[in-house]
Amino acid sequence: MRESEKCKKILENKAMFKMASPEFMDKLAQSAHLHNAGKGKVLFIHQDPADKFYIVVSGWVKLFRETLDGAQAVVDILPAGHIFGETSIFENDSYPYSAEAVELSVIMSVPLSLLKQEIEDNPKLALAMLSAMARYRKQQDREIEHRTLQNASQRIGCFLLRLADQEATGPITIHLPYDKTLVASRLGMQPETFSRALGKLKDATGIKVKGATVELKSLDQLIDYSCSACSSEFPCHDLNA
Amino acid sequence: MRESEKCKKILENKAMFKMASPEFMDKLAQSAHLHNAGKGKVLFIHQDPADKFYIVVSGWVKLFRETLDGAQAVVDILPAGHIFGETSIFENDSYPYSAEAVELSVIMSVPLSLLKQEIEDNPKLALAMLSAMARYRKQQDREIEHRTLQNASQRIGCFLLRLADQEATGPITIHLPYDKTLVASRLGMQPETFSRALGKLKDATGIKVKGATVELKSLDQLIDYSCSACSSEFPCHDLNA
DNA sequence: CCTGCGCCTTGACAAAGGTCAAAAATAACC
DNA sequence: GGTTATTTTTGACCTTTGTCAAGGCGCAGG
Repeated sequence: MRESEKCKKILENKAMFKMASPEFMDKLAQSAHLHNAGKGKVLFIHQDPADKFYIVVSGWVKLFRETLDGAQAVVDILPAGHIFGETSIFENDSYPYSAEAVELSVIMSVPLSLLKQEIEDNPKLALAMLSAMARYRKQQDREIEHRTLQNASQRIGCFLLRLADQEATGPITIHLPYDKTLVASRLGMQPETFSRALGKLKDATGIKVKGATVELKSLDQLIDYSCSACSSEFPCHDLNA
Repeated sequence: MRESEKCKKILENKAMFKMASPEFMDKLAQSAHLHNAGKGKVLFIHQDPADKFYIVVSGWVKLFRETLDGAQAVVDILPAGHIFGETSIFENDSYPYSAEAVELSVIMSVPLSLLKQEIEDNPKLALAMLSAMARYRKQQDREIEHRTLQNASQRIGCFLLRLADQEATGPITIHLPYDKTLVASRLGMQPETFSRALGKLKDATGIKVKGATVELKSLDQLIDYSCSACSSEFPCHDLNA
């Protein structure tokens, strides 16, 4: 059972499952599956009945919602290690967003029923989930704040800061993790706006942009520019859900 | 002990505490206090150390954050019955936003330590809180979506719909629950934009606005106009946290 | 009944971001 | 290495929202 071995390792790495019993972890791993998802592969659709939750093993997954006339709002874009779809438990077992791989990815699926059961039986797990949910909520609050108080260039600066090693003091090189178009949608703006706003950011802060690579002399350049329009002071320690 | 009696009644009405033990509820009620808060009274400030959580008994409370240069983002505006500040438990015991009464209000304060303890001891309570948190999260997700996909007029229409009795079929009268300026900030726009957008909404849907009163022939007028730019179909059952 | 103070609305203008179309730059593929 | 896609950037223009300043409206207090 090569697959369940792999799954087990990944599952055990999740902070949320640190408090879970070994028996439960075995059960999870045994009913878990790995899937290859090509670019654009839709994993589930908003309001579909939910019976599985997922973990990004490698690649990137976009969470989004769509209106009838095709407009799309990106909820989040998740890197490896992130879990999604698990909150369906509290949403009448239906997914609160759609999910799609944005590049070739490996995705793990796990039956929701197991999680649902264990949350009720194991208070430790419920607490872990509660704390994960609180962290997520905080992020969402910040997102709303950013969209009301920061302009496009500042949002990009903030995004870059969160990609960087926040402890670093000297020069830094940042690589955009995915397409600029996708970064734009993640930040709630059009690709054209992103391109222009990045140009403005370059002029204002002196950062260097070449393709997907961004170089800065020091974090301060960006901090001054972006964090002035944010209610939290700089080291934003809460990027990982 | 008139005060603790009152507090007890209010606390027992909260869905979150339905599963709590009578002993716990007694303890809560006994250390709870009622406060009169005049208009503009600040209850706590973002990132202050948190040792109490609150419930709105009457009136309205604004949750918000502020940047150094004074710009303000309204997180939410809570009516009677709503709880706030309770998530500080998961935020290093510091408040994730500031809170202020927007009109003469009665506020109940309860020590966070009691809640914190009980959540760890009583799995039922943890689950209840988890489900409250999930509901809130869903609301925030929708908020982000609305801000990206809906224009000012549509957001106002949506706001009105959520104030209305969603089951009603005939003509409806809606009263704005607080100042238009405040509604504007709640919806993330300037008062001037609100005023103009409401005018446009009036022209587009045929609703009648007189002061804080809005009359419509039927909900459909607004549904067609606002919900087309939203990913969830109409009856939005999730307004109450 | 008049006055003053909030709240709300309007007008004129500026700024930010969206849209459409086309060119330029990259990357991917024979 | 040349060619085709795809992604990104630009330009021109439009729409939406923000900003600043001035009125208007309504209500509480004299």
